[in-house]
Amino acid sequence: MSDNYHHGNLRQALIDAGIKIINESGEESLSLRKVAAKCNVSHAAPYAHFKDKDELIEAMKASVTQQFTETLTKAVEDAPDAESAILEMGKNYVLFFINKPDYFKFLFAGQNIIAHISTDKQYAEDYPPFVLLKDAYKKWLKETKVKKSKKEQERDLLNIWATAHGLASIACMSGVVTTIDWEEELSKGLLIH
Amino acid sequence: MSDNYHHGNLRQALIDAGIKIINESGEESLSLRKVAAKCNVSHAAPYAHFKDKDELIEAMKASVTQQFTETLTKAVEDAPDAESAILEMGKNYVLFFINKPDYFKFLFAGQNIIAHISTDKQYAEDYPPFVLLKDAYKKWLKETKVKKSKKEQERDLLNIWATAHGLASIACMSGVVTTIDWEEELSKGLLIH
DNA sequence: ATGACAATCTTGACAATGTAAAGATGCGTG
DNA sequence: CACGCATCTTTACATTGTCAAGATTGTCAT
Repeated sequence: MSDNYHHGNLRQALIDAGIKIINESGEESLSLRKVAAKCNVSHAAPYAHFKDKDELIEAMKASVTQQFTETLTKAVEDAPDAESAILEMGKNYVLFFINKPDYFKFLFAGQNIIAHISTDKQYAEDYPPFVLLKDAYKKWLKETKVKKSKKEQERDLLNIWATAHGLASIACMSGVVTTIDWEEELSKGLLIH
Repeated sequence: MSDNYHHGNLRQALIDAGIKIINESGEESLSLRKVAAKCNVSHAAPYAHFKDKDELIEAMKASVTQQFTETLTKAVEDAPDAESAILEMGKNYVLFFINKPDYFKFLFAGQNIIAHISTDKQYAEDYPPFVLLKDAYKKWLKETKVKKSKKEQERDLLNIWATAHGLASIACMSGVVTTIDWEEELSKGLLIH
């Protein structure tokens, strides 16, 4: 780890610095040169680790998504049954982004929701947060012994996802309705009907 | 309308050119200089009409939002009763953006949902599409003679909005689930329960 | 140990872009 | 008709993404 050359782990340092910049001043003020400067490295140094700016951004998104997924995973693990697991997921889904609105904008604004996770897949099936939801939903079906057609199941899943995602979107992107009782809202919106 | 000076209506021409660029190659390739070039005007000419790039973008958003609002308005007018008005609004909400995904990204990505409509208000109350929904919902309450508390009403409204907006978001931003039966999906998701 | 090699980082350059300043142009108004 | 104002051009500059060439350093075969 000499002072200049061979920074140690510049790649991760760049990712962290980039995320920090976004949380401080938003994505619009994210520049490769600033990120490099924040790591005390020349403006072209990032090109040893990322093909271009977009590739750094993808890496940053992957990092944030991982934090997000961990939050949801913990929420599911702490739930006593499948129904409350779904509710807790929804609550944490919304709250995660309400606490860090810049993360929502960063992840879901202007880019493909799941492109940064699996660029070759056309379906959300593998998007980790959705996988969590699917599993909890399947468990719910078993626990409640409710019978649903495949189509109904897909609709339920999409509706739950859309409700949580839509609430997060409205809250994070508009500054609107921050005073609402999210817990009640969610428990109502996420109900499987 | 001499060949150079005094274009005629450069302001509107810039807005239209900007929207065209976005639909052709996405917002990331929108530059003031390209917009100016598309209007056969020097690169600094826009500064006679817009303070900066953001102000042009705001004007473009206002223009797109107006188209959007007109679509929803027409959908409401064509509906026989309040319940179908709400369903049709939802359907048109989603379809409008599915037909022009770049519009969704443009309007709702990275920026405040309603900032470009009313920058001084903190609530969505005046956002035209939401006003349409509120009116239809009030009418629905009357028609069905259903009694709901103020809080329940707010929840219903937000849930309907979130469902439509969330579906549009998921569809436009992810390329996911384009094959689903939106009509069924919506009529289920928008049901007031 | 030593020299080659690859990975990493620096320096220097360039084009695209947003923006500011100063000047040119032409329309309407007194 | 002269003047002023809105509109547009020209010129200039800082920021940014990117590339190419070169410097530095750890690693590894010999």
